Parts: sequence; C-alpha cells; structure tokens
Amino acid sequence: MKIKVDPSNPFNLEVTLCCGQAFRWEKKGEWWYGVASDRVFKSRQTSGILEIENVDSDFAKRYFGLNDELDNVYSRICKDRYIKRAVEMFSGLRILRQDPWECLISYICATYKNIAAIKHMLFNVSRRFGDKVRFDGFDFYTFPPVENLARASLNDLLQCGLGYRTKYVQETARTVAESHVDFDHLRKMDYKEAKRELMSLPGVGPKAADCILLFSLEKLQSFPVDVWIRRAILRHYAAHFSREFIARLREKESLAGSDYEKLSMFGRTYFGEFAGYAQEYLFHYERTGG
DNA sequence: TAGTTGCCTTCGAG
DNA sequence: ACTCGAAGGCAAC
Repeated sequence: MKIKVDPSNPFNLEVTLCCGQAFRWEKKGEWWYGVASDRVFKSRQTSGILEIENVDSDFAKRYFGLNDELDNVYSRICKDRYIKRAVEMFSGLRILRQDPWECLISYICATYKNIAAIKHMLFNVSRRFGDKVRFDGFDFYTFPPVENLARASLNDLLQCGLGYRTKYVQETARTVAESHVDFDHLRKMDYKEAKRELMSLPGVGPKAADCILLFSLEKLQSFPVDVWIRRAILRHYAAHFSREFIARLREKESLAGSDYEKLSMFGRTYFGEFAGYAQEYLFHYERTGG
C-alpha cells in the first residue's frame, strides 16, 4: 500500500522510528521491519511516498500516528524559539500508538538503561518467550503474550539481561495475567487516574507511567521527564522556576518524586494538550546534540 | 586496550 | 514526608 505524504501534514518514518520511543524496529536494506502486536510488517519512505506492506492500512495509519493533525499540534506546542527549532529540525516525527502490554514491559525494562541496551533486552525477551515469524526470508519474534511472561521463571528472565528489573517484569506480568489491568479501560480514563493505576504496578514509577500513557494509551498531554528533558529544562526553561529549585536540580543526581511532578506539570501546562509531542521533539533534539 | 561514565529510574530503608 | 544509596550490564568515550 502507498500513502501520499504532503508537507502540510508531514511524516518522517526514519526519525519516528529512531527517536527512542519504540525499540524493536530494524532496518534491512531500504525497508524498516517491525513487529507490532503479533504482526510483522515493513515500511519505507521515499520523498512524498510512504509504502507499507503486510498490514492493513487502518492499523498502519493508527500505529504511525498518521491521524494526528501535525499542523494543529505544531501551532499548539511552538511556544518559543527553542521548541520551534526542534520542530523544524525533526518535522514529521510522530507519536506511535504502540501495544500497551509491550509498552508497559518495555518501559519497566528501560529504567536506568540506554536505548541500545533496552533494545538488546527486549530482543532477548522476544526471542526467548515470543513466537517466531518468518517474513521476507528473515526471522522475527512477536512480543511475548502475557501468559508466557507470567509463567516465566526468574532465572529465565534474568538470562535476558533484565537484572534487578526481573522481578518487576514477572510480578507485573502476573498481575496483568490475572486481568487486574484493563488497557482499554485505562485508555478511556483521564490522565491522572490512569497514571495512578499504572504506578501501582511494581517497577512502574512516574516516568515509566508517563511513557506508557503517551506511547500506547492516547494521553498526548503526558510529559515524561528523563535526564535529557531535565537537561533541556535547565538550559532553556530555567526562567519558569524559582532560583532555589533550579539550583537544587543542578546539584542532584536523581529526581525526587515531587521534583519529577513539578517538571512534568510544567511541561503539561506550558505546552498544553500535546505536551507529549513537545517532549519527543525536545528529547530527540537534546540527545542528538541540537 | 582497559577503565570509567552514564544510561528515557524505581524501590526501600532510615 | 524526604533523602539517599543500590541495583545488571551494555556501550560510548
């Protein structure tokens, strides 16, 4: 299937897949191969044409966030020169709509890890506990179904390189397996309620919850704060906070819970209903050296 | 080459 | 309530 991408509603496949929101896409030749839910599909983009194969167009459009009106998003979040620069540089970066289950486990694994290491862990988990799918002559692995991780032994999980996250993954998988987590319900709940619910799961703090809400549960106002966003705020948005607070932030290695909430709340109120979009542009801009 | 630093943080103890 | 340190291991420098 081919989709026309015109400049008034841009899409940039490469940036969207490389900016660190999803961890299981790989480029082979000129095609990007991905596994979302239990489908393997591939995509490539040349100038104004986006090609997608092996999946229906409704799913692909939703997954790639193509239903978001980016001109509207940009006009809402472009509040200052710095975010404008980030938006211009990475125009067409979109928030993916990932599978909530995979997203949940991914961000439990993501704590205190860099992106390369996260990819490595999730690849191990998928290879060991997922199903093998052959496509275009390559082997892919679906993300493990809930039951597979709920049944997994601590030792098997440990061998995937999860470290201290092992028990969080197992406990969370068991909680989901006992159907104590309803993702469709979370999607309908408001931001604060859904966040509280997610944070009741072991291994899910405020940062992980914000990522899961943004990347898989349609909460586009969610504003995850990691070390890069904290850096961006210190450099470019310090004037929005008190002198003492900024001084404290510069000294501290890690964020206290209340400090996290203060920064995240700033993002949500300053950038508005699409704060999550602003966050991804700032994150990518800061990480790639601006 | 080998060592160090840092990583899209969370949890639990004090 | 709030601070502080520990927790795999990979990868970039």
